[in-house]
Amino acid sequence: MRRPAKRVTSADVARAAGVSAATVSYVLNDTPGQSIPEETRRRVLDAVKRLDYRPRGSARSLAAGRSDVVLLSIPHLSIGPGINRFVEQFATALADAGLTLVTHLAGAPGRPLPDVCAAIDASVVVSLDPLDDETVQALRRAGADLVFTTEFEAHPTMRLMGRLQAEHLIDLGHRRLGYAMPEHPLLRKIAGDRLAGVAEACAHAGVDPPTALDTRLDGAAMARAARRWRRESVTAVCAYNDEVAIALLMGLRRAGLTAPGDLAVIGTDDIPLAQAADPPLSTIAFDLEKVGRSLADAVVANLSGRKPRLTPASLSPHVIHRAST
Amino acid sequence: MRRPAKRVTSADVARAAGVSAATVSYVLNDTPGQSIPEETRRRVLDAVKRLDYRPRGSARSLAAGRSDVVLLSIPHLSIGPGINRFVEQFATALADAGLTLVTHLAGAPGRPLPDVCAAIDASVVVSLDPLDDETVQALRRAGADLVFTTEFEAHPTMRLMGRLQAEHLIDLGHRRLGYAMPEHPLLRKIAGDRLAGVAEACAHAGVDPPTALDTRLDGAAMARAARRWRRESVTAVCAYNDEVAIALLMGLRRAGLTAPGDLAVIGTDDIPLAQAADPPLSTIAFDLEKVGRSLADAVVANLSGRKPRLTPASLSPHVIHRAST
DNA sequence: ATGAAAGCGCTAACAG
DNA sequence: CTGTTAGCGCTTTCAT
Repeated sequence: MRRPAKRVTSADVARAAGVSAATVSYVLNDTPGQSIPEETRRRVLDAVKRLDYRPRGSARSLAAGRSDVVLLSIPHLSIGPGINRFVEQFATALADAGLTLVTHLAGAPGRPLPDVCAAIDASVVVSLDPLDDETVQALRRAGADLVFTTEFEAHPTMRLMGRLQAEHLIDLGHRRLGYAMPEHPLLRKIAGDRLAGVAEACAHAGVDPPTALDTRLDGAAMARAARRWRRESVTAVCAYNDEVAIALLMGLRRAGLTAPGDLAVIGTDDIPLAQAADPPLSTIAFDLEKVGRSLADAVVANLSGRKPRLTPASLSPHVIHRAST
Repeated sequence: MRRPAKRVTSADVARAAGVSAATVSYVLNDTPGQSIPEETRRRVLDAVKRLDYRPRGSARSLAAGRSDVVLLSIPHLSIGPGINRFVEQFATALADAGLTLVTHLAGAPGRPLPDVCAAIDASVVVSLDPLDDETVQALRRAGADLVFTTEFEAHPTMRLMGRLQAEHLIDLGHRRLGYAMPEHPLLRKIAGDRLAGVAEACAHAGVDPPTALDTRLDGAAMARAARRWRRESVTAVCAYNDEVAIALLMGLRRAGLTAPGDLAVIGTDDIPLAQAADPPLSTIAFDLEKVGRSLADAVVANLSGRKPRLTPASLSPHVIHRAST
């Protein structure tokens, strides 16, 4: 499995193509202001293919002073399983612009983000986690010349999600809402923002403020919570996410209640099980793929000096109405 | 957000500490065979901290001929949500050995693995996806001097998981088993391996071969499947994973049946919802954290020339018995 | 249109 | 013990 291995270098390609290393570089980078005759270009590209040559990123960025590597930092507790679809689109769109994406799982006691950034010499860092100013500075010193902190977990979008949940329920005629808070401490902050959105919507519609209850992913506990809501005349609850919502659906069943008759339920994320749930779960979803693409656009635009355009609106969460409400 | 930024270099540190760049390198790398007086070391380390200096990975690996970057390739359709726990442990254990982990989502139409490897100049590549020989060669040429392909999706472990599911059910007295195949084409191969394991266990126990049915994540479809199994006297079914299992649980309910009385169900992965399910779902789980650590050990051992030890056994899936069986 | 040459920031002999 | 000196593989003026 181990071996020294002598990697192919640009000099090898140059030799094979009968040109200089400089020319190889020109061809491979489409260096502006260099006119390469078709014939030469072909010879070089040929040698590249034949030798399966790949420029070493380290040498490249050392010489050029910038790399084409983008580092994405994802929070440990990710934004549902849809994150994959997001990353996929993001990576693809970046690749189209000649950029390479790698990912780092934040929060772990592993290596701090700036260290990783320096280690791989990323020139762009995108964080789905909020980054404090100090970290951003450290990232700059570490060599990042572009740092993006997305609004994923920021108040406006989170509040909007809560608002959408509540508005959907209120539109359906509910006048007393519950909110199912997640048990995990790291989720509480986000949950708080979403709950605030729910409260906003309630206030705006002139209905009672929501009754928030802490919930565990546990059938018995959920059954208890359900009864408690019923006791307080709550007729519909916004769950932190689809997991919580499905657990609640199961808790309802165990308590001998049904959705949406006894208690309507709405989640967020649109996980695969949401459709399989009984009744199928209403939920709030992002078009994660679109988000991935527009984020990539923003990165590329910024890199090429053009103005970026990444408004929270481009996250555009939307309601998916299914039988659970 | 943008800026040229003048990064701190080792020369800056040398100047600030009143030593040469070489000495800085010696101190930072604990270069064997170099004895640095405590006083000098302190001055250097001091300057490093003061300037928040981080060696550029590109320069480092260019000069040293090897980087401390490990690239992990994860399949698009990941091994359940537990993957995060795995990555976390893996990253942490690697960090303890001075290695930096970054992740790549395979399968996307983004950039091929070898390109990514070359771009970040990784010296170790670990793939949770099976890698064909050609790719492994390409990775070597791309600069990886260590390539690991784990057994995660390989036959032995997958078969073992199926066998464990079946044995658990058979131990419980079931004599006719069903298998719930996932609908996603990319999952069929893995599912096939697991089903083979189920069949093995059945043969070994002298009971009828399992009745496999294709299933969609959809309540109505699951209800139909449940009835079909019942018709064929199946009393227990092994589900491809917990998602499928939970959907089946819901389908059962919709068909007016109960688990485990009418049909026992067992999944795999132990996702959070497994405990919240009603009844709580029996399942097969890995100790993903242990896997992460032992994989890191194997990488480090191999890198330092010692023999690696990563047997399929170190994946050790085990049964979690809950009320659904 | 192409090549020669000078580094990019760092490590690794080799001197001293 | 520490500094000097070569490069690592590539890009990028600057000549030609």
